[in-house]
Amino acid sequence: MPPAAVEAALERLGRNIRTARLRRLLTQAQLAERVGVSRFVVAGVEQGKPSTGIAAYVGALWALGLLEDLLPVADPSEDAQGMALERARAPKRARRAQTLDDDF
Amino acid sequence: MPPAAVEAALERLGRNIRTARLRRLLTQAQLAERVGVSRFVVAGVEQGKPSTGIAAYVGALWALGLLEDLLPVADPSEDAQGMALERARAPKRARRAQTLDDDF
DNA sequence: ATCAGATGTTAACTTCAAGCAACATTATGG
DNA sequence: CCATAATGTTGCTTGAAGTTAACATCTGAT
Repeated sequence: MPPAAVEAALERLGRNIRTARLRRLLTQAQLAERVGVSRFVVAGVEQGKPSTGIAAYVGALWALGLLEDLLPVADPSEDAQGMALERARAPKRARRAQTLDDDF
Repeated sequence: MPPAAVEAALERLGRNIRTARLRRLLTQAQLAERVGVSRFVVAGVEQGKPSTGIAAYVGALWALGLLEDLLPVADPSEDAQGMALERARAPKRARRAQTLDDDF
């Protein structure tokens, strides 16, 4: 079940953006103008609509002065799980040994 | 210039996701299957394509076990700038006093 | 209570992203 | 070095997102 957790995360993000907008005393239309989209897109963002382009979300964060919050997301230097696997190898293309079986 | 900083943030996010995928020894196609999209969408995510739906990005984070990185983004309790403005008021709809002038 | 403004809703139209397929390119492993 | 798998690229088709406009609803200031 992928979409459940993803949906929840998106709804949370949308609520957070809405809270930040209201604190800054901006209307959806005003925020939309700064982002360069229609007010309906901003409404979608605040509802956590999954199909809305990420540029609308990140644009909203930018317009609210919250863009730096995005920097730590999937940051390689913070990815403990990934660093552990890193020890094995760090290829530019994913590939695993294919023939692990012995001779016939 | 809104899109410059936004573009840069998206490219960075895409690179981070790619790094996390390679560390986990997954191909774009494998990650795409977990997310439920085609491999082209994953490629777009790793390039930071702005028009790609946010569900693809968040889905990728989810499939990589990095969804929790999204929780602090625009978190109201971390929004110092917003908390400062909060002191004024916290309405459910944005609106400012319109007639601030005195009598005629 | 009243009125103005913000937000939600719907519908029609346009535009572009996603899916798919075939091929080119690059890189990893043997 | 060679073969194979992964990734990049292109063109086409289709479905959905975004825009716009008009209207409904709700909120909050006066």
